[in-house]
Amino acid sequence: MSGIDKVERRRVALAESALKTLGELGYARTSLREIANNSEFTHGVVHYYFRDKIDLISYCVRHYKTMCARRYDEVVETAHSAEELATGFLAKMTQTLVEETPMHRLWYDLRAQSMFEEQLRPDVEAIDRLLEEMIWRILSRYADLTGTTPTVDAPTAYALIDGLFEQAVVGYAANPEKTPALLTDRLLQVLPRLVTA
Amino acid sequence: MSGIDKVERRRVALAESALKTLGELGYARTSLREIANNSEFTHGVVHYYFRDKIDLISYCVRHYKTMCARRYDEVVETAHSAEELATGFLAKMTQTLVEETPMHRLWYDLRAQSMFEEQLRPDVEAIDRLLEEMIWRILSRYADLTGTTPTVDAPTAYALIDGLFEQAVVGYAANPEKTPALLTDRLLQVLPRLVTA
DNA sequence: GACTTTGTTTGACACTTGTCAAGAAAACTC
DNA sequence: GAGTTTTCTTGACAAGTGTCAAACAAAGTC
Repeated sequence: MSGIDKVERRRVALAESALKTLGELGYARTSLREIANNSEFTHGVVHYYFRDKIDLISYCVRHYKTMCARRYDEVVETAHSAEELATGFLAKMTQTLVEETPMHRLWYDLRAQSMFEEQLRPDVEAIDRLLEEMIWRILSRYADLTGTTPTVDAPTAYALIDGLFEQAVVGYAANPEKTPALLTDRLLQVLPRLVTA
Repeated sequence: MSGIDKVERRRVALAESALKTLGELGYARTSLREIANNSEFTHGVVHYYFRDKIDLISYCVRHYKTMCARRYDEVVETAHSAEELATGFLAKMTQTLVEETPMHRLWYDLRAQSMFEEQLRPDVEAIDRLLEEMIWRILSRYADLTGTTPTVDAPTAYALIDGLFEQAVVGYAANPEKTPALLTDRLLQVLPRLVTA
């Protein structure tokens, strides 16, 4: 294994450990020492592999994006009817809401932070673009399968779906049992309005 | 002026000063000393009027809500046609986006923080409810004026509109010139879909 | 096996944070 | 105007922060 690859592996390990802590505590309350404590490394190692805190967080965000924006690809590719696509999409979405809550919390936290911390903006923008494309792939396919066309453009579709999902992520903290069903219900109200009747 | 009123006045003054700083720096980077420095008071006074940091922030959030959830009431009440309501609503919305950007940034920041800080949740929930009702008043009136009925329920309508607005607030940091027009355009795409044709 | 490079630990630094308490100043009461 | 209460200032505290550098260990090289 090459030296540069080993370095990259360490970075990934550190980033994943950091993401776990960040997802738990949020950006504001997470310190480098806390990240190191919740990992198998010492706080010095963190600084050895990352220039400073922002460098680490920014790397984490970039790493995170590789895990999330392709979540629905299989559903999109295998669905043979609009019905199948819709139920598959809804199932995957409520599943990730429940199983990866900390990651989603962190995402919305970091996106908010990017409004104040300029250095985070490029990474956040890149992920937002990926997510927008992801939503657009789903909606286009949905339109194809129903023989319709979308009634909103990609950024609009993303903002709408994302609004519903963020509402669910925030609501999940207070009401874990009811929230997934509510999200499903609301998406079902909205999906048909996003394509021509 | 009664003693309790004078105390309340001080609290409001402190809260407003704190809100200014919070809107500028965001929750994570705002300290009590920074708040005091950007005000006419010393950091001791802050602690005299508020038990601790959370108490202050929570008071700020509660104070903030009184300023924002009634923003569109006049438009709703004076509009005599759907056209008038829509343009009035869009105008007010882009106006507050531009003129009160820091406040909106802060709101989305604090809502994200509430996912990690339990003490913020009740206040955030209360504001979310107010905003939902605000959106619902607009949509109901819009339906009335067009002789239609809403096709989505209140929480859904709020999540959708809020998704678009948050997108605009985040985007405004990177692209202040284009964003208001984009928001208007997207809302115009969406509004007709929220009522029966 | 000596030497160099790479990786890791540890402890320190300068600084900021929230919190609090002691006392000064101001306002109020009689 | 003395005495009391309220309000504010100041300075301190302990704890935590990001950052860094010097000592140490491991791995790799010749």
